Amino acid sequence: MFDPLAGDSGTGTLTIAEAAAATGVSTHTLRYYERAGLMRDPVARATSQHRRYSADDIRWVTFLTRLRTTGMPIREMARYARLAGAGEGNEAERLALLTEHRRRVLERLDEVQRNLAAIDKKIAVYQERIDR
Amino acid sequence: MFDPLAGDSGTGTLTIAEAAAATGVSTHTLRYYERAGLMRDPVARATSQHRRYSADDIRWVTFLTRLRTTGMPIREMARYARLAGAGEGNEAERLALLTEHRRRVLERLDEVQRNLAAIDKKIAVYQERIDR
DNA sequence: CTAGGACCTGGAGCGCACTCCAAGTCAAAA
DNA sequence: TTTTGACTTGGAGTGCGCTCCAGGTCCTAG
Repeated sequence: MFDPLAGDSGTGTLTIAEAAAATGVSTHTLRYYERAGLMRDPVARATSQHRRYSADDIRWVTFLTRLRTTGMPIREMARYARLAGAGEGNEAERLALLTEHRRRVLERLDEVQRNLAAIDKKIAVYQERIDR
Repeated sequence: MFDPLAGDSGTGTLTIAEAAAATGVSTHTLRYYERAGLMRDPVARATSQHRRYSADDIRWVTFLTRLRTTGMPIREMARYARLAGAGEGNEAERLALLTEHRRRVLERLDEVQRNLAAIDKKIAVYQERIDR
């Protein structure tokens, strides 16, 4: 049976399946992200060697998904994770990374919007052709 | 040497290299798109068997790039190309395809914008932490 | 006549981000 | 004690969209 506290001794952590449910990424992907160096530090383990995700881990993964959804490559996320995992002192570098990402996202958004506008025109043409 | 009219007899068509320059996609990709069934009809050939792109082909490829840039998968572009290549009578279906694409693009734009807003907050936090 | 360069083809290779597999471990229920 | 099922691992496989390769043809310039 499913036991949310299995091996957890009531410390409020989540199993990988629960973390997957909480973040919306698959368990496969959670392991993949860890292997790819996206977790700052390796996820904690129960005595059974099973992963135990803290609330902080969940928040981190959630932020990772925001970076992914906006198109940041895994390599760059790994770089950001390395910086974040190194502790204080590199905030400027982290800021630069995020700011540059933001710039690219806005650029891309603009490109998509411009292309969508052209598609909209085509749609209007079909619409009119059909209405007649 | 480069000769824009090579084998062209002045019919105003473009070689694959020129078509690539005109549309911004590589010659590799132009051939790939044709193989993938994205060209409605096979591109015309000179007697040398070299491709000759018409102004209409160029416009079509340009539109294809708009679909691609906005995230339409090649499979769906192929479906659209099949409809467009079949001549008149399926305008409603083409319209539905484009309209559905448009809906998904807007959905995706919204998702990206929401996630970018969350990243912006993080940027603001770093900005403030550094300003102090 | 030869060399160069743009083009042709089928098919292989690549980078990315997962996604899955096989064989094994572990804890708890039956 | 056996079974169940969630988990573990390293590594293989997948789908996508190109991108490139090898070997060949054709046309033009020298």
